[in-house]
Amino acid sequence: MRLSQFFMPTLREDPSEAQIVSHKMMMRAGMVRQASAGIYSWLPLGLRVLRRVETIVREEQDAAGCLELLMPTIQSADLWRESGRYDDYGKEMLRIRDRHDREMLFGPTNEELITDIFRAYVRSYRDLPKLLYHIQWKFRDEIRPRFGVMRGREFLMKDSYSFDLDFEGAKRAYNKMFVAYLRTFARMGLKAIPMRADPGVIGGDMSHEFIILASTGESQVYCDRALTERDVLGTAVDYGADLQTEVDRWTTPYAATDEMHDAAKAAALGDRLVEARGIEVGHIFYFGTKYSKPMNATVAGPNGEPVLVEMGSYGIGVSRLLGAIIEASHDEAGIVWPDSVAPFAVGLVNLKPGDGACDRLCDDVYARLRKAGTEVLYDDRSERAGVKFADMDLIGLPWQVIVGPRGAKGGQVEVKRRASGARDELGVDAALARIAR
RNA sequence: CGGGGCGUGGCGCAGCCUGGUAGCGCACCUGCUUUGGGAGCAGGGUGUCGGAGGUUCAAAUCCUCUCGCCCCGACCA
Repeated sequence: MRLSQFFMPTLREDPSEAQIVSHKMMMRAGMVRQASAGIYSWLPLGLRVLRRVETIVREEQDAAGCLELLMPTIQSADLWRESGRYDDYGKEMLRIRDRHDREMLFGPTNEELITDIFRAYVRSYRDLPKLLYHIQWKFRDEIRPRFGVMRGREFLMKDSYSFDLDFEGAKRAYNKMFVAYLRTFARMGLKAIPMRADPGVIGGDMSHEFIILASTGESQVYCDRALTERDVLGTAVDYGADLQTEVDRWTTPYAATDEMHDAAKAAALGDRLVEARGIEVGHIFYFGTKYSKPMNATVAGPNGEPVLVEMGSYGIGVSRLLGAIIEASHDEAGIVWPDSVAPFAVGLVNLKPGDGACDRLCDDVYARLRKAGTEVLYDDRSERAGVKFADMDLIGLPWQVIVGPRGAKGGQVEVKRRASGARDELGVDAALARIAR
């Protein structure tokens, strides 16, 4: 993509309404534009990252045996009356009336809809277990949205739902999602720590929040240092195997949010205690028959008797993750995208468009990167060098290839790694090899 | 919803207290010069001063109402 053809309205100054670094940088990089409080338009650069994050989430859900479907944003109030949540949910739910004065709502979550789909078709225990998910926009009319996409009213969420015959089955589903979540966040370059969450009325220990550590996080968290030092992606996962040992390995060391904090247990860790700020990016929980019972979602059991299905749900805040990733990965100059979610892998900077040597070298690098399937943003604008450097650092592409008249005469380009700032003068072949590595 | 703050050109802001018909920086357009970290000079365009009423000879400025946005609190992926 040539920057002169792209749409990336960067800002030199921080917009006054943005308070936290991720919000400021997303606005300055031209990723999003606020449409109204807590509601955002996604501009091309932001949408690219959103799609990449979404893709990683999808791939890991698929790998865990979760099946994708897509439910609507607008739901009927009737289903929510069945579960009893229409009245319970309160003002956070955006309620709408259609032209026939039917009561509708913009879904804040989808337990009712998925349970309705399930009960309509699944009749026998032989059809279990089922693990279904979708990635869809949600709306929660937060009293006070803030922090950009971190706490918007409209947000993109991945929500999965498990259906099992009994508690043991539900636990297997829970463990699959637990492990899938570890891998999902690790692939985005994040250290996500599972922490015991308040299980609410259900009780038990099957509710975890996945928290990433970032100095600007919304809540205080505590954990064993060992949890922050683990290599999650080193070994492949067999989702057909029993994952309990792996889950235990993560849930045994101490890790808690403020609400669940046990000062005595934390103190026992000594210098292994990490006290940090955290951002919740995922939440998984088992809730048994909370919805299957009022909505009468049963299957025929082995003896022919109806059995209420055991359910769980598993959420990931997809749009929120963009803010969280930036909070966890930025510097003074701007965003530092992890390779896996970067909007482009490489930024190619032509310091002097119109200069024969610079243009030829850039065209060559651009063509060869594209041929290799590498996504590259080519800054071919007739801007000053400083502007190009500042923009490129701001939007945080992992690699920069800088072509200026100084090196171009000798066929040399400069390769800069955004994360470390390391720069090297290389020939084109060596530069391409460096990036491909 | 309670408490506080702010709405002035695309962005960031001054002007408001003490009414006199709108300004600064950046951005944008034209020309020349510059050209490896947000250039210089010259010229140019840009505003229903959030909206509606009111007071006044005169309102960005004073008064009333209203809408939007931001911050603190309760809520939340």
